[in-house]
Amino acid sequence: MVPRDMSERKNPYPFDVFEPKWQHVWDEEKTFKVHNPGEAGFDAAKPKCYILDMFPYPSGAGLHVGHPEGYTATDIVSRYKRMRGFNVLHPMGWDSFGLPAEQYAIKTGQHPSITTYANIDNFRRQLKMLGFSYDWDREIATTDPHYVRWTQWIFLRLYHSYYNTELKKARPVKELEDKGWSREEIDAVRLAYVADGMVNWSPDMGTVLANEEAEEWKSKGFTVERRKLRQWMLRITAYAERLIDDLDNLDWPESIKLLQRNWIGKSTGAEVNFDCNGKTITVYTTRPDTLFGATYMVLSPEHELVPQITTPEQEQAVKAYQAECAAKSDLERTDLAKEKTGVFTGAYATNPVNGKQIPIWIADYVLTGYGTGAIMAVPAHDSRDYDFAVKFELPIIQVVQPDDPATPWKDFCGYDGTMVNSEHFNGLPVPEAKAKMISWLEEKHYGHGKVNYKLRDWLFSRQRYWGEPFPIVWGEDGHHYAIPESELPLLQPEMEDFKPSGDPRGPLVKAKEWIHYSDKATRETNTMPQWAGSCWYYLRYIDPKNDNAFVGADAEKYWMAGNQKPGGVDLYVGGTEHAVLHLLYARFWHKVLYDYGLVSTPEPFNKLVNQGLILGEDGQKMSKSRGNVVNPDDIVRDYGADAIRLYEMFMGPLKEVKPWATKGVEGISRFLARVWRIAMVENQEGEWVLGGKVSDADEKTVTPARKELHKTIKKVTEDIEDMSFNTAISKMMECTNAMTQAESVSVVDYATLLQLLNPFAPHITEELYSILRGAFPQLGACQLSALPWPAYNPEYLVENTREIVIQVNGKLRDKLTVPVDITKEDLEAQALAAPRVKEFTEGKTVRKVIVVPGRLVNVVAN
RNA sequence: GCCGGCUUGGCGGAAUUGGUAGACGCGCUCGACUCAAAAUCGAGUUCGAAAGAGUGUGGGUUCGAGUCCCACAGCCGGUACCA
Repeated sequence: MVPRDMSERKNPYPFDVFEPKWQHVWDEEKTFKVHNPGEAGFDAAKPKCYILDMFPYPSGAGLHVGHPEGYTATDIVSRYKRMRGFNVLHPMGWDSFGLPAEQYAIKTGQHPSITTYANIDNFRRQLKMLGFSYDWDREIATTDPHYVRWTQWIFLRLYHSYYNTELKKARPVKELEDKGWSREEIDAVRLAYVADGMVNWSPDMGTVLANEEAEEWKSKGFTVERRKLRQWMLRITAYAERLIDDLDNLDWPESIKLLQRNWIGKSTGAEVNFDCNGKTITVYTTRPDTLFGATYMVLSPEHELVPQITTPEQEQAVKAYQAECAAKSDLERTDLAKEKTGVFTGAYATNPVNGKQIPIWIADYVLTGYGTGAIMAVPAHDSRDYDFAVKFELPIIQVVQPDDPATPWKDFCGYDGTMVNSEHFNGLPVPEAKAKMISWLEEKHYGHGKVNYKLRDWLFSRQRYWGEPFPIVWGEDGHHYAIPESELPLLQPEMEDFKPSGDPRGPLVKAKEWIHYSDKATRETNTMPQWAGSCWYYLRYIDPKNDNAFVGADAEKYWMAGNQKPGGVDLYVGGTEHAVLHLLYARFWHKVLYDYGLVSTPEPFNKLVNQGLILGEDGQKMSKSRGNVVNPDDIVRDYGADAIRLYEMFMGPLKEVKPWATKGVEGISRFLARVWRIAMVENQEGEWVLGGKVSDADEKTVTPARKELHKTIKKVTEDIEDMSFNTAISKMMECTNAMTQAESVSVVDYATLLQLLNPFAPHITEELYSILRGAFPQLGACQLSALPWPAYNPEYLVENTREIVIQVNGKLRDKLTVPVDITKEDLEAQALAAPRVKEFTEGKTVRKVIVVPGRLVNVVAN
């Protein structure tokens, strides 16, 4: 047994007794249950507020202290909003598909669902131990067959859809069938489609990996290789424009919006056709204005025209270079990014603007997958082309003169410049030249304006057991077919051996019976990535038990659309690690559903807040290997749930990265004990009983403590709205100190403080309030959580006098206490008469006096 | 390299958005209570003996700058030849 170092210490207040007690009450009474429109108990008069946490992956390690950070923040806002008269939807669930459970199953032979559900039980216990006000009746797990059914249903919706570029929305492929499109033509435009592509394949794990996963597993010693495999893709690129444009209206951190914009990577430019012995080579450029500076052309080594244009003399060199590139992985390519390589093809292309012949090279700095896989090189005004040109001694022609004379033209890539050496474009500013060149190209049919995105389609299949199987079968004709909705959910077969099959079709190929769909069709053996479940879970919370739809229309309209402007989830809190992928994928799925009118808002999450990482006590990232991981179970055992909640909110601003300090939890625990002891005293037997300090006398006098209380109501209200929880707590500390110092405290005032503190520390405040209710019948019969949020009385905030700062030449020299309604003239006169002011203006001339009413007087003298 | 963020006492962090820098908490010091300790309560705590200095560094705007502008440095995160 690990010795408890706190075992000798008596708890400063009996949290170990009343925290479980109140958690039990909330559970039994379903205190935080919220109803949908149409259900008994639904109050249509109240506005809605949907407050969402990023649901956790229930790992075997249990909660870490990062979870309660975001979860406490949303819990405070949820409890506050309920008191302000909102119907609050505040749910929790589990992102329960995932690799660790599968890896464990491979090792032990135990079905992954066993560990998954055991882990969920542990997570649920821990979250309940922290007193979060979730509506547990809405709990969901992405691994639940009822949930899997609808994940697959949405997938089929994607499968049956194409993107109509005129309407700019998803439409059923049925429309195309009706127009007589062929099977192949339709398959080529589906939002969910099959393609052969280069993917990261790990033979050790027997699965493909996303690019961002590949590096991580490689560093853990797994082998990852590039392999051309048939994979399911989702056509997220069709939505690139909408995904970028709709960011504008979202109440998200600008930094996250920027991250998404960069990820989608929109660029505007032109496609330009170059002639090469009658063959047309199309390049993409963002700088058509620099066409006169194009001195050579580069194709990617994999470009389809390379074999056709290469001259016999260069054939050997070109083939050798292509082989060299094919052997390189993506990682190796980027590692060697600094040093440019390439080979001349022997061919020349004609520059359409001036008819000049320019050499065509191949080089791996031109990527196959972006633009047209071919570029015109303008070494004077592109650093990559510049490096290449220098290395291979290709000509460099200036076509832009920087506006700033101090900037050299060589390698100048900016837009602040004027065209030179460009015939009739000379003298034009760059942006104008760019526009003019595009019109010229279009007029002469040499090219056209073009927008490109970095975003690639989403590799959606995995070769795993513990994921949603695709609801797809393959026919004898080699085509894929959707299974009927009535066959959903399609669950994984029962298997005993979860080991990778070594077959790139994944472990499910081993389930022979399951694969056999009919005599004419076999099942798809791939499964969906973990992202699938998290793409729409916020919609399922709205109507978690609906068997007829993934979400009921009325409930969806109420909780998502509501009465606010852009609509969607009102507050979504989680870590930055999901800034791009999860938040982009979920937005994409949501937009597809929106196109069909299945959801009523174009965006899922109206307001997003990222909580900052909590570092270990040593200021390093928490990790098992560093031994600096803090376990919430230990903190709750030693200090209680209210203390850890309050501490995590007091550490600093929610959004900042901040280090853990257990000493700080002690400080918070002392604060809560002081709140406790305002009302409670220990009797001879060592039991806590109500003391005499809190009384029902004196409801009217303006005492310092009462003044402080009303300032605190104002501050805490504003700070919760701002999510500035740390300053709200420090204000409540000041108020508590004022009450501690007071001779006696009115029970109404004390109860008001408890109410302000209730969203932060719900257990101790409910406990104290229930004890007070026993002695003061005027407090009524309900829990604090059922009371309306208190309002401050402005009369208590009015001050008669005010301290004014007196400065001489901007330096603090004196302070005056004056009536608040003093005139400017009087204040100035008093300031000038102040002895300290006289001392510092002695022998000087007063040049100017600045009077800021209610704040300061600055005397300027020299 | 490019893009973003951060930098305030011994420590975590406040600062009405251009107006008393250091709220609140931790830590530390002293005192009360105690045989003693813990707990609790009270006082003090930016540096400096003082004049004075002081919000990463250097400049600027202003009566007045942690806050606005310019340049630079350090740390953290994202991204990686996207033409």
